[in-house]
Amino acid sequence: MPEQTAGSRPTLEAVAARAGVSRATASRVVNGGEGVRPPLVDKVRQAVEELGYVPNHAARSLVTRRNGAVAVVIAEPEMRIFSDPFFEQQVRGISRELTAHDSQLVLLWVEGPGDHDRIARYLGGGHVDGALAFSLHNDDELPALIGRTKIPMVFGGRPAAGADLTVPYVDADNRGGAREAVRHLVSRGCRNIAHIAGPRDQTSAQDRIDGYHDVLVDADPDLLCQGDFTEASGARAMAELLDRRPDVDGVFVSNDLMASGALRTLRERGLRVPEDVALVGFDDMVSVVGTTEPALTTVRQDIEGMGRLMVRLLMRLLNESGGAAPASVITPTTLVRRASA
Amino acid sequence: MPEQTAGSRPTLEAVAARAGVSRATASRVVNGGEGVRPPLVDKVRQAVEELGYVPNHAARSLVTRRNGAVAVVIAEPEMRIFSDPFFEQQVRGISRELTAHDSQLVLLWVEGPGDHDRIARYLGGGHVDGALAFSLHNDDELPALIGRTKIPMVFGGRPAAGADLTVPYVDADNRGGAREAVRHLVSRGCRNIAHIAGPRDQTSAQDRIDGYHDVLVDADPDLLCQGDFTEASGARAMAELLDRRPDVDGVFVSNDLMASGALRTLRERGLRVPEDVALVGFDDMVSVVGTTEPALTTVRQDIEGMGRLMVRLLMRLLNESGGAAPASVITPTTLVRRASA
DNA sequence: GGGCATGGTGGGAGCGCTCTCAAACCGTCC
DNA sequence: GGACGGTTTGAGAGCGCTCCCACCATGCCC
Repeated sequence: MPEQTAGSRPTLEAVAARAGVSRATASRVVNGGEGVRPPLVDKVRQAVEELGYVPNHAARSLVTRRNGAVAVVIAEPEMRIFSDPFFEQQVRGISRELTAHDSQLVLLWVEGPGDHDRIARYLGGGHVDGALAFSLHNDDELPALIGRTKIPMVFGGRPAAGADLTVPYVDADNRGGAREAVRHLVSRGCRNIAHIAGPRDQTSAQDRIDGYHDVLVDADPDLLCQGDFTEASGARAMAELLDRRPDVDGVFVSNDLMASGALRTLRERGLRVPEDVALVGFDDMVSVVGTTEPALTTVRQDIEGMGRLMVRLLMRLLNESGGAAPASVITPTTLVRRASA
Repeated sequence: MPEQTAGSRPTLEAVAARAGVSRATASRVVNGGEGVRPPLVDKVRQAVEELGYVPNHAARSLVTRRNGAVAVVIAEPEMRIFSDPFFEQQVRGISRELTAHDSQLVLLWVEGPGDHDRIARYLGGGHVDGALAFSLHNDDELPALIGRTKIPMVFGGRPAAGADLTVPYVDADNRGGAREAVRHLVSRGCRNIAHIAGPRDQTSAQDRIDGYHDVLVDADPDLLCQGDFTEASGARAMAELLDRRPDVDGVFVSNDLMASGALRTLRERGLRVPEDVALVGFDDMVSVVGTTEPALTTVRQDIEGMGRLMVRLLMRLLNESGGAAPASVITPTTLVRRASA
């Protein structure tokens, strides 16, 4: 463990002395200045300025019993997901909102089941005020693990059934977005609308499938094709689909990456988009959406906003510690119409 | 800012009472047990166990003046680099080593120049013991910014000339690795060896160019082609190269991603690798190297190890606060021979 | 057998801050 | 003019921990 970081920094005591007030008053000013008369506020502020005073975090934590830090728990297998712009955006939102709340982001990297003990100890050890985690796979033990530490937490993404339901989460309206996408294809006049789905062990993918079925109750099972959210799987799925049902004229694809793969297959097969086959994606990921030809119609979700929301929910959880757990939030999605459908 | 994280946790006082010793002795045991007789050590350990005691970090920080946290500063434009497996691996290494040192990773996300103030204040505010930053572009102001805060820090990657030279860094032996790659092409009998370079404002790319020139002192300038580390730029550069000098028979590419692009172009032009053109990449990135056809010969650098090294260097810096700054470390690279050269 | 190192232990101060509580102050009203 | 209510202010008590230092057993030597 490291050592002292700098020469002795000025204490509140010093500020108070310089401003000619008591430590208590100085403290009040530093923490907002409520109930202190303006002239004194100014004096203290000036002293702070002159001395370059910065509050000692540890001392403050010690008495307030809060430490102004939130853990973002990332499981090793999901780390690859940093390559996923989705995750990046979410972390960005979290980071921004945390900054706004004067809290810091402590990255907790879970190396695998063998690492669970360490994580639980850390989380339970009162180093952070709360935790943010992502529930990506149904078989993920992480949520349960964190749940056991009894630390306030919020999930990103709806946890699979079976997970602790008292833990609030933030998720996009995957099902509603899917419905809107499919309805859009219907309204365009598409008759045989297929769905290229994401991995079924992810609730988001499953919800999108459900949304598809909400609109197309009796859809031919042949029109449902499985992908794994990668571009290649989208291309493959599209080919499969075309082989099974050459008459498909509309496809709702579970994410943009797969949609771009599907687009590639369609192009290779000489099919026009949207004339022969209309395509709707999901995510509205700039890196994909901006580059496809034709531009991709897709369902947008505010990923960064979801990240921010996770933090807000956690903060609420922390501040109303006694009260009931805040409700989860489902953020709306919007259909962004471009050229592909 | 958040609130108390759990019900009152046991204090050292409680542990001491239960073990029938003084708080001082309990503290000694918790911190290693030096100079405490075995029977007492056992008693205290047992009390810790039974009570589920976890030291209060804030209280400890308050007196030790260390806070067991290290900032990893990531500039917004570089964040995209999380999609770069390079960065991911480096952060992984950092995370692991930090864990080994009982320190936590505080992620500091710099949103742009407007954010510099906040970062400087945070870094200077004694919240973390030190900082780790990446110096990726010559024009990056971040290193200078952190430097001004006088906080102990270590760079990942050699900073551009002009940066604070007293700050130690960890970098791969880019120049040496490049030399080895080019020499390998020479020994294979290649006569016209080209280089597809990375962005010149990155020292790593420049160093690789220099290594190329070390071996091929009088290389035809036409044999040097500029890329930007993306797959597409590699493909484009290879095409350009082929147009300018159809007689190239060997290419050293500044990273694997560009090499895979170059490979694509070569395939499209009907050229055999390595028979017609031999190819050597840089990085040994699994995701690329494993998928190319033929398998890519490349220069490996131990990226995760570099991350760990950054942490070790920082720890040394922190522990020998008085002494001279530790020297920077250049980690060796190794040529991994596969099929492409 | 008393003096003296030696290593083990406990007492207690204090890290820098917040927060309670009582004192001091002000203006107002009877 | 004094009592009273309300607002500011300051004194002081900790928060939980580490670490200095005095203390106390030992064991050893002369």
